[in-house]
Amino acid sequence: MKDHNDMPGHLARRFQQIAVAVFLAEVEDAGFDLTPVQYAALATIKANPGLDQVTLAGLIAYDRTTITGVIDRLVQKGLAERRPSSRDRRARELEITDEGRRTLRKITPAVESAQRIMLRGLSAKESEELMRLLRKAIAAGNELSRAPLRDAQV
Amino acid sequence: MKDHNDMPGHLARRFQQIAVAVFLAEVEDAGFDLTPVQYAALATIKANPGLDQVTLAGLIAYDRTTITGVIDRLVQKGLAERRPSSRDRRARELEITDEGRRTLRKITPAVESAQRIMLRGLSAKESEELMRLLRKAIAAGNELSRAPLRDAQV
DNA sequence: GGATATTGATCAGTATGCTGACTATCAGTA
DNA sequence: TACTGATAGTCAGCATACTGATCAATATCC
Repeated sequence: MKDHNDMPGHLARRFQQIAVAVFLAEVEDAGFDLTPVQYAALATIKANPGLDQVTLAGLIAYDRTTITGVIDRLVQKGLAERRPSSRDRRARELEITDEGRRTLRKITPAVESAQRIMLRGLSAKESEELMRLLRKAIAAGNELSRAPLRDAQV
Repeated sequence: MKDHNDMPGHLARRFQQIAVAVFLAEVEDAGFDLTPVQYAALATIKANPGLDQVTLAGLIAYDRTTITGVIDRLVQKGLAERRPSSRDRRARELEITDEGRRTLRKITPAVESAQRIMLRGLSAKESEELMRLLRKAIAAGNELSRAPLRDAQV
């Protein structure tokens, strides 16, 4: 391991750093103020209306303690709602608001543009291969983080 | 872009999340308390004795405002020293301590083991390919983050 | 030489992400 | 039913990361 360029951990950090910067820049250019994490949460709430926070966390592999703050900010921005569940008084049901739906719709081009930009050094084939390898490595390491990906239990 | 598994940004976050978790677990198992960022900083200080904080930041692509805290903690743990530069009174020269050198030496197996574990789902060839693609994507996006990688200017 | 611009370091503020602890609630069982 | 264990959510505390600002010192240009 001569230098950090041979270390997958360093490369992971670096790629993520660039991915976040590109995402924020594209989204801001489009006139919005939403972080990658907030975007993923909002999109997942929209796709799974009424889900609780733990389920949301599992679907996008966040730690449950991180989710609290993320949702606080989505609620504060008027993009999502958090209300007590009727079935389980411990849980909160999450819903997207009309404003959240509007934001998601308008922000999508910027998000997709960001995904292209962060791969701009790679050909289409290389991009596919990178994503395939990342998915494979992630699948094998899923249980190694405190916040593994979980299927929605229906 | 059907779901987040098609988004390189999401995969980047996920892979990094696992990489950090694996690193911390391996290092803790070895009896040490050092984060990936602290390790990279310490190794780079050792390889470039007397460098200043901005140069260090450039070599490992950290934001300069992040470096301050990282070094605070390395100094507090007795692994590095920060002293005023004689050539430039704005700058601080960084040195590794004997304790830091000892720690680096003893921690290396855990760090290398972590790099293997985070790639355990991939063959050797796939691992090489993943790193190649990450390096390529990173090189093309280097200037897109606030903390690009910089060569040491000698 | 002196005004100007740049640079090294830090700071306040904000947002992830984690550990570990805690409360309230629920589920299963003796 | 009472006890036990698990679960949903939150909180305090800590460590990255970033934005934007400030201060001191150095470089540059006229």
